Amino acid sequence: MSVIDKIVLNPVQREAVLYDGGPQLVFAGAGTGKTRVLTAKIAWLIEKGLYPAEIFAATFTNKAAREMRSRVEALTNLPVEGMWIGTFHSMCARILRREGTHIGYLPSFTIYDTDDQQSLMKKVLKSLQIDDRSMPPRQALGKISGFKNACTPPERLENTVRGFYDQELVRVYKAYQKALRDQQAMDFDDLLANTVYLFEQAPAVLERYQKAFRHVLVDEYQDTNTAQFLFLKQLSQKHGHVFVVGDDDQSIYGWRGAKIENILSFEREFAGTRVFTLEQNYRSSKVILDFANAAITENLTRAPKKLWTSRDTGDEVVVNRFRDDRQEAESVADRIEELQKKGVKGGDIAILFRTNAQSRVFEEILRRRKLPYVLVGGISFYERAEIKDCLAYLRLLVNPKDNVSFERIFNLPSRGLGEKAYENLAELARTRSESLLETLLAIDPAALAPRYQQGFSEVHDIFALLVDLEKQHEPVPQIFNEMLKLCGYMDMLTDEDTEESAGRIENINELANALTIWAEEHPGKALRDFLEEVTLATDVDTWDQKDEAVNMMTLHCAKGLEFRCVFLVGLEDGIIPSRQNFDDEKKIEEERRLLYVGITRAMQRLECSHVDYRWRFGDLIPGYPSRFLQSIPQEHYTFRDRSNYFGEIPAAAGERKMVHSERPVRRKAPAPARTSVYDRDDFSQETVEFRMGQHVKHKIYGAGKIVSISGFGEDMKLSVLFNDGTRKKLMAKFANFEAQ
DNA sequence: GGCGTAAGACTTTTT
DNA sequence: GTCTTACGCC
Repeated sequence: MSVIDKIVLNPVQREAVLYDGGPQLVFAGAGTGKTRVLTAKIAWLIEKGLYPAEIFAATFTNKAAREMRSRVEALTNLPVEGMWIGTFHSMCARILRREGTHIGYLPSFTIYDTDDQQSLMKKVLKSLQIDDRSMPPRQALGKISGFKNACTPPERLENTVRGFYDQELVRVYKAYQKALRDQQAMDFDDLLANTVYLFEQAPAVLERYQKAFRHVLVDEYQDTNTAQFLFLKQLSQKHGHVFVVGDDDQSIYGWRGAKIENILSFEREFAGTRVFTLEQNYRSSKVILDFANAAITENLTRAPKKLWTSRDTGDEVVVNRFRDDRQEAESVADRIEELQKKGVKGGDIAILFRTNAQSRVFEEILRRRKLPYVLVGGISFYERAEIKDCLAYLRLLVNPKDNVSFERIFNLPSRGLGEKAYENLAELARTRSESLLETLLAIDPAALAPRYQQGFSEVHDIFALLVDLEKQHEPVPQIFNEMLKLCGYMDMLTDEDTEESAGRIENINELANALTIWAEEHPGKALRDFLEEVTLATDVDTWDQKDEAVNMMTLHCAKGLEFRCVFLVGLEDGIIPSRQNFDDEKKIEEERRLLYVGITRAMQRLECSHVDYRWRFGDLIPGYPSRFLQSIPQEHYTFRDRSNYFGEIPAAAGERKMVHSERPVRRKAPAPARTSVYDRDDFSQETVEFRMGQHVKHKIYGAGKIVSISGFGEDMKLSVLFNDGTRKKLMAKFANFEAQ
């Protein structure tokens, strides 16, 4: 039985899978079975005799890659480990580890995340004696990222750029790239750009990969940048077997260099392209689809198309108006409870918002109502300071040239070394043209100033020992445990003896576990691979999807996902579209697509909301409905004014129909809907339940009150303001408050 | 050099 | 409201 018979495909999908005449562009609107087509295509190619290793397929998340790999395996009944499927970033990293020597990189290079980039940029600016205020590191990095995404090296800018600031910027760009090279590090953008440069500079290498990958496939093509486009051109220019799937209406990463033009001009760039358009939507109810179509038609830059469905009309789309974001969250929680009574699982529900900051209120309220949730994205486990510290030790072991990691940990735990000590070592390193760690491992300690010798010799001994263990091919988890023991990081935390440090110890133990499990699951892989996996993981990759837990994430994060019930919250002007994009029609269009992405995540039920007032930086800021909502004809949804849901409000804001065209009445900030809800559940010792403002008594710090709560369940953290004025962050599970 | 407090920035989205 | 940085004191 052919794979084509094992998977249900409509005529257009089937045609797209079976076509093999050259470049293919599949316009796949939201929910039109894009993943299905891509999977079937790959399985079909393999069935026709292609080796899995001859396939290069780029997906948007590693999770999607894993799922697709196993589906292809199930369809073909063949092992497909050899297939190259993953994110552009991870596959480029793989190529660069193998071939980087052609452009001056060792296979052990380190990948810098945003944090590391920032540290390095600060150093670079300092060395060029450029004031942070005249060129903020973040800004410089943003512009440089733009250059890299377009594959424009600093050398090409040098003679064209005019004006003092831009010339300085090019100088910074050049120095930053040199610094990266010197310490054998690449940032995220380098992974893409350097692969393109590598292929340009080493045609023989390119040719090998052109021959190796006989078919190149790309998912979410609308979100590729120029570097990715050039890379594709390079790989496919010999055989022209390029298959891309995407939806221009879902292009939402323009701000990080993605070019919607890539998909709109694909036909022009790849001669002989055949275009397929998938318009039948299998995901959403008719009502939701009509609402989505109405939202997106306002955009001018788009390929003409209209999604349709043969599904039922479905439940009405609701747009709620609430008084403030607290009430919005309370009401969403009410609705979730109702839905769950009707048998909807938490995992089928998603709360989607534009900015990460909006998650706070929802977290607080869901937690208090004991509604389990998972927050996708935000600060991930691997971005926590204690985890990054531990990883810095490991990274140094893999790449001793990594000065950014060295600087992070050379005095952590404290060894009496500071800026002066750093300068002392750095000076020696400069004269030797080596990195800090290399220098430290090579020199006679007597070469250092006497007062730093003790501290540095500790660092020296730690790494000398660890390097030894590595040479003896000690298993990675053992090396990690040895490192923990040697460097004294754990002792430092144990000595601190606060609930916060207990939490950190917990996290580090968790890291040790993760490393052990990883080592078991990936025999033969090196520490370097673990570190890479960890830095290149997307937010969705670390998503711990649960049956009962309500999902919360940003609209960007939700791309490619679907949920039975979706709550689209905070639909106010200034939030979506973001105030910062008001001035640019192209950016406004991208914001509209972002809303479109949100709407089209919903299968059965969609509830939107906007609020009159929103807490921001501790102030209550007025807001009014998003211009996008106002442009959607009212026949597509039911409007409910719930802004008087709690307590008394001015009569002026009562029953009104055409509320979308009005701004909220300016009035004194209403008291947040606290009292009625907060008094609902009592603190009891058995359930260990906490609430904001609750008075507690700690055995060491004495009496105080809870001023903020974050995390959930095991991870719950409490910020407590004690009566002596000190504020402490405590892990809820360790807090052990005394009975009042 | 380390620690504590105070002022300031910050929130658009992420590999 | 939270996090980072700067500065002053020990």
